[in-house]
Amino acid sequence: MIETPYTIFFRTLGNQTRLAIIYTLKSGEKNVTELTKVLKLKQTTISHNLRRLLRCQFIKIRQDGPFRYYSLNKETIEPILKLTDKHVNKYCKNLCKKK
Amino acid sequence: MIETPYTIFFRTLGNQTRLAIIYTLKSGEKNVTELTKVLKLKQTTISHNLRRLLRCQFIKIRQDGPFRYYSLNKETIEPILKLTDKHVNKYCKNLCKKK
DNA sequence: TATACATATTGAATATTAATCATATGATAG
DNA sequence: CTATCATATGATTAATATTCAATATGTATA
Repeated sequence: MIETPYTIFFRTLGNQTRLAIIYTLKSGEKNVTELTKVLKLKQTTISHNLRRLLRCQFIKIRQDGPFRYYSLNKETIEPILKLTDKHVNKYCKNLCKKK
Repeated sequence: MIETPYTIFFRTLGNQTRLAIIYTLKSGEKNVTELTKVLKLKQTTISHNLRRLLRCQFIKIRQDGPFRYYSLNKETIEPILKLTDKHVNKYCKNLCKKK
């Protein structure tokens, strides 16, 4: 299958773990351990998914001693989530019932 | 893995065939046969992907005799592609080199 | 109603993705 | 410099998605 920056962009957002990370970072930067606690997921899972978010630069990283604080690059994420919200509420309410 | 309207939304856009369909429909409605000719893909592939786009209501359908004309629901698609374009051009130029 | 054409659906093979385990690297305190 | 905590990486396995071939359905027309 063909990968382009566009498919990578959307596939990165098409995962519940990564969306959960994004929503968690909305309230401010968090390090990996904090994210694992909030989201109750394995450290390796968090790290793998952070890497994918970083790859698209949806998030930024700041090192502080042994900790790595991740934060949102809100520039794109905020408007795109707003648009998505609007669309989902208008058109995709019943989407999870597979038909 | 967990599916939500949001992950379905983004995963639907994270596929080159569906993005190609979307770009093709930008210039106006097309039926299935026309799409297969423009995109040089099998009819079944086109139909499968149209169904997924329809499920999220990214596209609309109009029947005309034996033909089914598909067209874009531009309301969400246009601004989201604009945002994505901007982000990709700014941040994701070198994205396809896996690192 | 029989035939042709347009499109959809089903099922199977293959490719892709996600989560996890095991392990490696990196930073700091002692 | 070594022990410890924080995080990253690589490999494997399980779940999902994609494509295609085969087939079904739907529409129109002779």
